[in-house]
Amino acid sequence: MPSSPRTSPAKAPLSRDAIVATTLALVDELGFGVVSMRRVAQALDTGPASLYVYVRDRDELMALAHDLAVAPVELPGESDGDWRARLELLVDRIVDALGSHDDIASVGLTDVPVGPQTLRVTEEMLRLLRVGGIDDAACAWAADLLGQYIASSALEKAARLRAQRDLARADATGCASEEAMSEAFSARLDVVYRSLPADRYPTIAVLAPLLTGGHGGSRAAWKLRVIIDGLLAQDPALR
Amino acid sequence: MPSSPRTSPAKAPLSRDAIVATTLALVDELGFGVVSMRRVAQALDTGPASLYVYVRDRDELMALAHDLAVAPVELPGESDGDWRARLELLVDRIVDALGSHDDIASVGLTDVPVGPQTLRVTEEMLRLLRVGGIDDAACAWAADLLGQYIASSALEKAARLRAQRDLARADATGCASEEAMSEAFSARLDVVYRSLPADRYPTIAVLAPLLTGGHGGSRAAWKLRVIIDGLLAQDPALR
DNA sequence: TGTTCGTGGCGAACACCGTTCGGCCCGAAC
DNA sequence: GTTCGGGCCGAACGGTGTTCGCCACGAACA
Repeated sequence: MPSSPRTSPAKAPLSRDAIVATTLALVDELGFGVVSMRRVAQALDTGPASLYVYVRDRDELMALAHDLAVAPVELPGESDGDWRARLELLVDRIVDALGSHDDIASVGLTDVPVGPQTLRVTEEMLRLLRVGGIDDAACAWAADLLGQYIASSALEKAARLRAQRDLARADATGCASEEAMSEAFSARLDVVYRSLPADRYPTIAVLAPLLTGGHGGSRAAWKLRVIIDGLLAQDPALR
Repeated sequence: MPSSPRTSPAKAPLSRDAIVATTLALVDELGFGVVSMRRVAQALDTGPASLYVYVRDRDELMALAHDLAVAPVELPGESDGDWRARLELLVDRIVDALGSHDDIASVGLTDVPVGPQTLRVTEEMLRLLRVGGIDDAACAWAADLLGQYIASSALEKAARLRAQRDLARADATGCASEEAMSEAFSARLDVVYRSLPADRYPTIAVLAPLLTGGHGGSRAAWKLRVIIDGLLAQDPALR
């Protein structure tokens, strides 16, 4: 039988790194929830059983992909300002990196990520907090709090990107890009809040326009500022 | 054929409420991830297809169960202190309620819950924030931030409870209850942090003992305090 | 009273999923 | 030259969410 020439250049010889990279690419293309072991295997031109040589679980595979997603994050340098400016920049970059790979940030909410890339940025976060004079115990808990913020914000960003893409694909013509996107994203929630009985939920009714707005980045920046201000307000004695 | 007497009193005639209540009970018993439509149907002595008359999705069913889990939360009264004390108490109660039903809080991280019970407590949260003199826009975003905190903390509490129960079931004899529990919970993470190369991750190495401790409630209370202090530190003008 | 009709209930099936078993085959070592 | 070991993977197992289409029953109507 003639050795059928592969359609792909040579068929990469299947390695842990190749599997993880393919997984992350499929997450970008299809979405986090839809990427299955079978699909990853198919993309690598093999069967699902082959993956288990290099990876224990789907969970482990997704944890590895999560870590790979953090890899492009550059640590802020000395020209980026004082510790606080650098910390905010670093956290922003992590959110950006994770948020551009669909819901892969949800991995960080289930179990604490301990991959080398995540450790790399965590180390820098902790270092900056200490430079800022934060108490040691507060540093540790602050890293936890910031981790929650990062995962939540990344998920939010991913949801917004998804809604944008879906909407852009829906009406393939031109559309009033920016504002229409944002509006359509929060439209569903908006109609819920606006249709509530104002006598039972008076405060929600009053704040309804504010509850669904500000997704353009100012909301996330505000949250991060709140957390860091709150950190600085703690007495160094700590409880 | 003889009408076989039901083991259960009369076989409740299958209603939306009964389905949701059974779902939440199964979540408590088996765990969030393991509760399937089939299992809920089996517990109700029927087939899985019957559920779809009352519920659109598994997602909708879990959202309803999430809302039911919030139902027992009582709003703090006038005797519970000023707005801040009441807010902290309210948030604590929500975390407690959600955290005692395994990972059902994860529903709140995927999509914004809009069930009546969640709206009830959200309304009170927003009201208390306004009583505290927080700017309207800040109230709206603060509710979002607190929602993230609530979901994350509830998940953490659920994980701790799960670890405790698993451990207690493992050695069925007596064990040094409190400390052993806490220690075993963070043991896995602890060995990871302690085994890291200290030259590459110096700050993590120094803070390792602090990173995994404080899960007994002080950590959560501290986080909530940080958030509210941060809120109060914001200029009312808001950016 | 007899008949029709609509609807809740549900058995069976579809298309997937994660994971494991067992054997294939190829390359290295003796 | 032969044996051996391990990467590789076809096939299967036991699950999943969801849909289709039929049944049986109770109410409304002639």
